Amino acid sequence: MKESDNFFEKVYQVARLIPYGKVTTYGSIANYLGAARSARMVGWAMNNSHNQTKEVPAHRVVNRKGLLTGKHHFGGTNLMQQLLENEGISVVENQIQELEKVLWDPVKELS
DNA sequence: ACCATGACGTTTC
DNA sequence: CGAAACGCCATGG
Repeated sequence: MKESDNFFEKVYQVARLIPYGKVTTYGSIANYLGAARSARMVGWAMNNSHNQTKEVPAHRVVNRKGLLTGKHHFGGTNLMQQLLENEGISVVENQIQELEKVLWDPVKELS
């Protein structure tokens, strides 16, 4: 691909760095990458994540509201929710509960 | 080259 | 406090 892949790769890398039972937001990742204005691109990268050879735990990446907006991209089922619940994360109506407790901010944690 | 869409976020009404 | 609009950046048609 291109050098720009570094951006995507960085997103994937951070996503894989998310500890078990923790989640992060697109904005946090984007901010960590210096693309705070490109939170959408982070989600876009996730869309391309399916093209990646490495498995990307995109199910641990949610929007600022903790809403599983991308669950639809996981197969259209509650797979994403199941994965999160499997990690001990409470998910109701595609929305993560106790988000503040399971929120893992790379900039804050890796700063 | 231009318009439309998108796994978001922030600001304004 | 709640909802709506705008802004950002990139990809697709």
